[in-house]
Amino acid sequence: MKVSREQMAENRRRILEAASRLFKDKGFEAVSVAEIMKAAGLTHGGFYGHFESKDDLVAQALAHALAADSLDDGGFNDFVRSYLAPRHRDNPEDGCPTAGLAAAIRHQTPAAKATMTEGLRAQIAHIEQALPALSAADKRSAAIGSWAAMVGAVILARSVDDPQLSDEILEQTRAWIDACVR
Amino acid sequence: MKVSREQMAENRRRILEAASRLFKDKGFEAVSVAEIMKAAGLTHGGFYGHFESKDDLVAQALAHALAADSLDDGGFNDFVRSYLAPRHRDNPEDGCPTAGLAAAIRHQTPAAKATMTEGLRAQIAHIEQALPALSAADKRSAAIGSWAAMVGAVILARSVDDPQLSDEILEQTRAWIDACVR
DNA sequence: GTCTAAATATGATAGTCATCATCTAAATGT
DNA sequence: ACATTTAGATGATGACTATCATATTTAGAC
Repeated sequence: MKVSREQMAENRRRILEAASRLFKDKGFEAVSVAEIMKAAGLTHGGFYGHFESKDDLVAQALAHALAADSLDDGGFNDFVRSYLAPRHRDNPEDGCPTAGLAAAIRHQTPAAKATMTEGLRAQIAHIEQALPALSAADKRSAAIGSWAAMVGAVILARSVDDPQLSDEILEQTRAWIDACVR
Repeated sequence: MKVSREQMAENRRRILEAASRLFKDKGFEAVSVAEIMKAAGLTHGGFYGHFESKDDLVAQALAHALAADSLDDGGFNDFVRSYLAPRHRDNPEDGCPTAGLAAAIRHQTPAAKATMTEGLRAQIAHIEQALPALSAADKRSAAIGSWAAMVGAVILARSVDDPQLSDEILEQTRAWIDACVR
């Protein structure tokens, strides 16, 4: 059945939102088009009215997720604290798309890689700004280094079986960043 | 056709080796059993004589890769330098299995997660030992924090389109670790 | 109010893949 | 030498999935 213009736009938004969450949770390959459409409250056939292909959706969902991911408010320290928190580790579907998807980007289309590149550039610039006063060169290095550590720590914490070790990875990475950024 | 005991053991080793390399390069899901067997110089049917299932192979190939991954020799600084090098970024198939596979472990069986957990534990302990003299608490934090940063940096560098940004991620992370570990 | 185009639903199609059943031939023990 | 065992090859099978073709319904234009 046909649907109003706004309804269609809303449906498209729901598809992107559902796709973002499912991709972050289960990975690009493990989620089927039908599953995404069902999560968006639609059937699989309508999908190709909104997107050219699953690869097209992957790129757009990634852009959607990166755009929505403004984890700011509060200073750098609060950001690090909430990023390296068990709550973030345990809920990839509403967590940082970089932590959830960066490693999978390598196997995606050029469009998706380009999207990730811009998202990463923006994130680094943003951290640079939030950083306590340092020389410009040190700021850049601290922004990139601490972002790599945060992303790496969440990925490692999520890959581990033992909750104690997982917690320790988050804690010690926070301590290490705290010690280094000053 | 039947094959000598040693030939069979050799074949098994080849399967594990081929699987490790292919998994690191293309991810667990993107590699088929048939592709692995072909890379090992065999046909797909014999696979189930060696392994119970693809999931079983995943766990054993991961263990194989983590065991083979003794990136030492030289001190901590040399290790960081070669880990955060373009050569490592550009050759995942003979690179660190943690950088290549950690993010995908989350979607694997409990056996694979347990293997990863032990591998990570060993790697952290190893870095702790290689680290310049510090207080015990600082050593633990530096080992975990710098390992998270190294793994995160390689993952990010690999997810990015722009070679200049990719190089910078490696470089600046190295600079940041250098500055922090002392 | 009617008509038409468009948005979604329903129902193929074709390809891929893990796994299994069966066959073949060579290795090992006697 | 022969019988037995078994590693590996060959060739299904069944499940899943992206994508497409067609049908249905209704929003929006006139």
